[in-house]
Amino acid sequence: MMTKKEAILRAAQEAFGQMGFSTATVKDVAVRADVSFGLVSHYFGSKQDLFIAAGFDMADRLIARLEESTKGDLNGLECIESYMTAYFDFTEEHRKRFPILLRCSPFSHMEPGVDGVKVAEKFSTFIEELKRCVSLGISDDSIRDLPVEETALIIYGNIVGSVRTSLLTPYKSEGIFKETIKHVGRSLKNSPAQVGC
Amino acid sequence: MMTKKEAILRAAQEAFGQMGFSTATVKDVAVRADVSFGLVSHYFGSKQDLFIAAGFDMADRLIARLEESTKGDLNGLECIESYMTAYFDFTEEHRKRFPILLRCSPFSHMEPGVDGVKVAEKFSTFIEELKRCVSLGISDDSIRDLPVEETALIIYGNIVGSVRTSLLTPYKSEGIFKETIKHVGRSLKNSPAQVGC
Amino acid sequence: MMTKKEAILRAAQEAFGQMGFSTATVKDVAVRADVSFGLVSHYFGSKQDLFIAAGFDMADRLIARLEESTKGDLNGLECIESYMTAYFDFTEEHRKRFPILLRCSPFSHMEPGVDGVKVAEKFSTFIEELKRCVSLGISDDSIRDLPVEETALIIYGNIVGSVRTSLLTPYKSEGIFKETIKHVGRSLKNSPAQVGC
Amino acid sequence: MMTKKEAILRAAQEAFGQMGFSTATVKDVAVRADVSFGLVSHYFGSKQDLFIAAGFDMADRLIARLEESTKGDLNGLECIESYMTAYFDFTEEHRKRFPILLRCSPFSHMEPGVDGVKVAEKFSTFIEELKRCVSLGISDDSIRDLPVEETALIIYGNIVGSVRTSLLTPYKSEGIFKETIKHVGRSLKNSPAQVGC
DNA sequence: TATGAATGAGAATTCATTCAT
DNA sequence: GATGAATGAATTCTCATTCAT
Repeated sequence: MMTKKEAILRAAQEAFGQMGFSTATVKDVAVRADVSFGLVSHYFGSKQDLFIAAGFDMADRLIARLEESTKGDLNGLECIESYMTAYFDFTEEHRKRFPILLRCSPFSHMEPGVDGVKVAEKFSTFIEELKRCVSLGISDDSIRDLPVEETALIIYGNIVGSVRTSLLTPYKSEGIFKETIKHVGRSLKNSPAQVGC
Repeated sequence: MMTKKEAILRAAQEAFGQMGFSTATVKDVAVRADVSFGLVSHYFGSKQDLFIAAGFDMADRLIARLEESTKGDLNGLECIESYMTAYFDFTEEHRKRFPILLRCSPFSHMEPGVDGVKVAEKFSTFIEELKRCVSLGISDDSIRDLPVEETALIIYGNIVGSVRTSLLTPYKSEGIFKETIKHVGRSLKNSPAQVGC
Repeated sequence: MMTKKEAILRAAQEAFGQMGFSTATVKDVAVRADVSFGLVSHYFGSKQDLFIAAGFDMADRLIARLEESTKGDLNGLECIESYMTAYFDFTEEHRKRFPILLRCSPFSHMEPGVDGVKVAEKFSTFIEELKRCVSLGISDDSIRDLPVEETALIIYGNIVGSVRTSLLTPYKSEGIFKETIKHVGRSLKNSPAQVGC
Repeated sequence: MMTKKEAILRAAQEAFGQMGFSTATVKDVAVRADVSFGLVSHYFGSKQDLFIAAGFDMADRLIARLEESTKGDLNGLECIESYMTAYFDFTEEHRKRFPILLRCSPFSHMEPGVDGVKVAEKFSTFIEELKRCVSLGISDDSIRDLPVEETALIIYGNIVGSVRTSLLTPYKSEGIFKETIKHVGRSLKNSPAQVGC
């Protein structure tokens, strides 16, 4: 059985994810977790602390998943495809609670009172992992010779852009995840054939 | 000289853009515009109405700019490059007030009480314009044969992803706009040469 | 007619005086003043600011009264008697609201969050005035040769001690004010007669 | 070694003395005593009960000390001097925890929920003892013929006034205790010499 | 004894909105 | 058009108290 502390964390991920930091109330969280609201402060202190705890918990799970996905015997381009696949799978599995990560992210406007520096640090892990893959791909010739930093940021932007489209907009976007992976692949893939032409 | 009404609208774009709908107060807007807070309701009614007015004003300016940028004698791929260039130029020109569009957008979580349907309708213009370019490019062979809907959404996601990276994150991202245009170009560009190989 | 702002100030003096800073609620003040509690913050900001405003208003009135009482053509001892008489009269006239001064005073424990330094500065006026009288009395031989600083503080302590006894305790203390003036007089009075003995 | 119960009592004297009844929390007391907050209620019941216990413990120690100080072979005036000396010595010895007595006293505003009648009864001991000394002094001609009740209350006010000045205010008050004793002595002392004049 | 999880009443504060001037 | 006095709903946070272990 889940402890009440865990229940609060999950409820916070849901509530903040759906309604945002300002709109979701501590009472909302307590009601979802089926505990008294006093218990929320008891365990997590202020609303901001709870928000960070909820966001970082989700980020840590995703980071673990992404690291798992890129550690096999893959070349750089495969690494990136695997990273993207893992990312998209994770969002699908946590549709209800994933949006907390879209909110508690340096790519979103930080809610007032939330420590943006701490969040940016946490998220740099996501970018670093991508940079590693891009560098690897350039070394092993699976990826064109591109600027590593910018490319990693663009790929991350691609991923999050599609996640936003899928989770937040009403636009029909069946298959957007698959197409995004192809889109990135086409853009990065080295074409040694042309040399031979 | 700016009318007070205009001053309020600009102040609202700044305030909502920087602080978000919930956090920015009507008084914040009034102070920035150097008017009494009573005048804000006098002209714009409720806070939600003001938010929509501020967001739509910015959206309309951008739409005009984008339509301008794609109406010359361009092929589909050039159209998209021109669209992206115009989009990025616009964000640079309005760095201070542009973020209202990131907030008042279906790609963001709608703030409570804001009419998401109206916003989604307004923003479909951005996507429709891109779809037009993609279709054109497929017809004129400047763009590969790709699913139009998904591709347009992915490109839009790419654009907004890079704007977010540039405007919101602390990550170093010099030249990300130029790289994003190249990234999209590489991915879309048809390669008839390979046929000839 | 009293303005609502004045009504709030008076209500605050009553409420804080009777119940103390921590115990009196902003709502208590609003109810006594017959205004909405929102108006209290509107005019006075935080509870602490209101407390200081209420205390300083009372202090300023008393200071004016005391300065009035000591400015005639009096010798030092008469000055002190006049000061004490004015002080006691003032407390009698404001029995209901005077206790705010016992609370908002460096001779009391400062309530948390209240700026003790500001309060101590304000109250130094009371002590300075007494020191002036004592010095005068020593010069004009109406008062013994006593240490000025300590004597002034002791007299002030005498005054406030008797006010506390009268306003706060259940002990029967008819005539304590008159006796206190005599008590101080006997202690300070120079006795040149003894020289002649 | 101190028992945990004693530790709680001392911690309560410190915490209530420094922060006041309303501001000090049960948790504050528990932390100072290095026990869990549950143990505080376990031993002392409610917060009010603890406050009274803490105040009365201090009062009882002081009463014992004062009775000790006045029981020798002294005339009335000496009795009072001895009482004052003992009082001041006691406050010096317990600077950290003495302020609880300034708070838990009928000469202060009773905190809400604290039984003012019980406190007034306890404190009447202090006044009764002084009255005894004054009466004695009038009988033995060491003290002028003064109203006993008022004089005792004024002396007590003198004592507490100086303690407040010393413990609470930032005003420089070196030697105020010694001067206070002299001040009271000058005021009370009978001057039979004048008769002879 | 001793702990701390759990509760919920209560307070301060913020702020959109209305409306008289 | 323009101001800001006035209101009160809503939210966060604190904390005494209870109780199971």
